[in-house]
Amino acid sequence: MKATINDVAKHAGVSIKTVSRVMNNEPSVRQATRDKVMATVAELNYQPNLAARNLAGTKSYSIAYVYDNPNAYYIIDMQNGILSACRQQGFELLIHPCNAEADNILEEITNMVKQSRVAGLVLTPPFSERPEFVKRILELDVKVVRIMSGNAAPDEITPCIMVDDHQAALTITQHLIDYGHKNIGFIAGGAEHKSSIERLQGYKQALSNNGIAINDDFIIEGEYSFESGVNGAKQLMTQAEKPTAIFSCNDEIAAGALFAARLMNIAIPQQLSIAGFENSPFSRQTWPRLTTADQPNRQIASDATNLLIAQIRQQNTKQICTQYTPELVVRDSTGQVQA
Amino acid sequence: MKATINDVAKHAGVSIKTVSRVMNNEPSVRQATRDKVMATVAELNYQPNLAARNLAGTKSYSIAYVYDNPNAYYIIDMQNGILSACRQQGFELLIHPCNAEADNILEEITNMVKQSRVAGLVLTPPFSERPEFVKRILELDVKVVRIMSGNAAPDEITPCIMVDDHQAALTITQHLIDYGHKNIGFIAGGAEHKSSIERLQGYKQALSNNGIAINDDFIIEGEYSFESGVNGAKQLMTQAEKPTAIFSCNDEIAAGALFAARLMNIAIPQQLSIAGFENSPFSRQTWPRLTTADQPNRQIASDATNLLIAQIRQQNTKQICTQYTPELVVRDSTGQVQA
DNA sequence: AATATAAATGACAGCGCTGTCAATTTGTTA
DNA sequence: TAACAAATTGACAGCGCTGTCATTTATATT
Repeated sequence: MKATINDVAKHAGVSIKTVSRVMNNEPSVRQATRDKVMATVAELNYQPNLAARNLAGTKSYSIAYVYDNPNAYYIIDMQNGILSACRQQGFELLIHPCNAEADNILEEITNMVKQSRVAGLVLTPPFSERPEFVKRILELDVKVVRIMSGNAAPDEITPCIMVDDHQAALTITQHLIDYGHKNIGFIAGGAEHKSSIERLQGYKQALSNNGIAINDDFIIEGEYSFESGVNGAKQLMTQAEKPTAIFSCNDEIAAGALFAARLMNIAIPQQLSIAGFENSPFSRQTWPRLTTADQPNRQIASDATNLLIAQIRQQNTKQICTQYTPELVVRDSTGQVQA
Repeated sequence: MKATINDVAKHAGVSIKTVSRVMNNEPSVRQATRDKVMATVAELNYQPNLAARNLAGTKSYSIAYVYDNPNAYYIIDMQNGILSACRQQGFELLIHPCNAEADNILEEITNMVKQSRVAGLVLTPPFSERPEFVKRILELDVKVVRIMSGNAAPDEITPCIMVDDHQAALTITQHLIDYGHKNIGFIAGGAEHKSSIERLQGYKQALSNNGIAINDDFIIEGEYSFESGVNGAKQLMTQAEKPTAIFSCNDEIAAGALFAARLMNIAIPQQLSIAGFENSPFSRQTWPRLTTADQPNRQIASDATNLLIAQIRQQNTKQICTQYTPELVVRDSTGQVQA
């Protein structure tokens, strides 16, 4: 019923091996032969059996997406981006959610890699930001691509997609400053996340660019969660000196800050401006709609995947490092400071 | 480096085939032998090679999750539920997002099934609600489990997990009625979704149970989106006769309704009660927090997957049909009707 | 035209496992 | 205890493909 390589070989009048060569884009096949085989492949609607490929070959045609992240929108975007690249390239995707804090996490991933024979891994934070961990993974003889926060290649270990959170945060903060804000609060996403650290740096940079002193009371240690936004905003707005704007480290925190503002009867943006980061779908659905920075996750993910697959195919030996800078999206949660 | 079945066989002093038997839980292996093999398996940290299994056996150890749904929370919950069952049972999961409206969708899925040799499919709406489509899929000799809306086995084609949207909607509506509401609006999720139809039925049933006449002006044809909630609520609240409560077909619509209420300066729940459906994470993050119905998607998904795998293993021939009824979660967006 | 060289193709083993069927061991009964 | 059935185990082929290496064919060189 389902055509095998054998069927194709017979129909085309060539050996199995030649069909294999054509299917793998190997050189040393005459164009005429290649065409003949391709025609037969099309005619029989032949598709190579992945299991057999994986078993027989030293190469593998599957990659895995390893993540530990509770953000559904982020995951879905990443996943879709990875998947679209995989489909284009004839790769299979395994998804592997796991707990980054588990102490046998390396072993777990090792087992997964060995059992599934994946050729590569797409790593997002926090995994991508642990060089030692990544090095251990590389010992397993899998390729890795990392998506992480920063504005320069962190090392030469793997290709990376860098997200310039620093620059984007600077832009958001500048936007607030341009609206006349000087007392700007910051609710962080947790020191274990490089993105949060980078965003904080960008925030500080913007202040200092404009000659505004950094007030430590305005910087709240939080985490990437709604609750953290609620608590952070409460804390900021019950201090003696209150900010007139809050830069939340992501949209979820911003949504929490919005919630807290409602609770405290603070009008947004009249009495307080709030900005988020990520441009997740619900940033358009809060009241008021959130000013934020758009992070093109889907694009980043498919880019990363293409980089990974190129590496697997050994089409390039260099460790490429691409950069994305999230762009400011101004909506209704930020406004001119009131006199 | 990575242990194979051969290594285990040698270490344990049995044949490869016996190890295979143990790994597959086949009968006709003496307990002593089984223990010995299991011990060796543990010692060598042996894990069967999926590719080899898939290639050699007639059985397959992978299933696919086929979906077309823009709701990130839903997808993630489903995916996690499916994945946890897969891990427990040693199955591999392929995810296959696709466009249900594409006219070659059957062909697309056929190719995926053939190429990946999946043994089963987890189908959610809209796929699960197309009997003819499902029948065609079954011809491919894959097992299928369906998750769908309803309160009775729709047919005997496949095992199903039914979600009793009718009952849950009735409960929500009753909750509104108990708060004294008689003029209750309904924003539907689209006639192409069985869940929306069922929820509408439940809403009507509740009204009729309480002797309240059904007012067609209160029933808005919408779709499962935020915008639809915004528009639906606007329409309802600009009519001559306005409802005092709105039952939105899902949380996203409810969030839209909330947004519209803000726009129109309508106080929630004092002037208008709004209820959602799904209990998605953001229903806890709106202002006010949404009253909704909790749909245990993760649980439903792992249940469904277990049913599918049992079917694949032919442990049962009967077409089991399980039922879930989402439970009312009362939060702050609904309240006593004001005089 | 004969030879050397490179390009193209094919034969064959084997990846790690399962299915089939035959061989062996164990338990049961007269 | 012999004879037989049932339970247990193993030998072997082969799933569909790729890697290796040998063979054939085309091209260049003298």
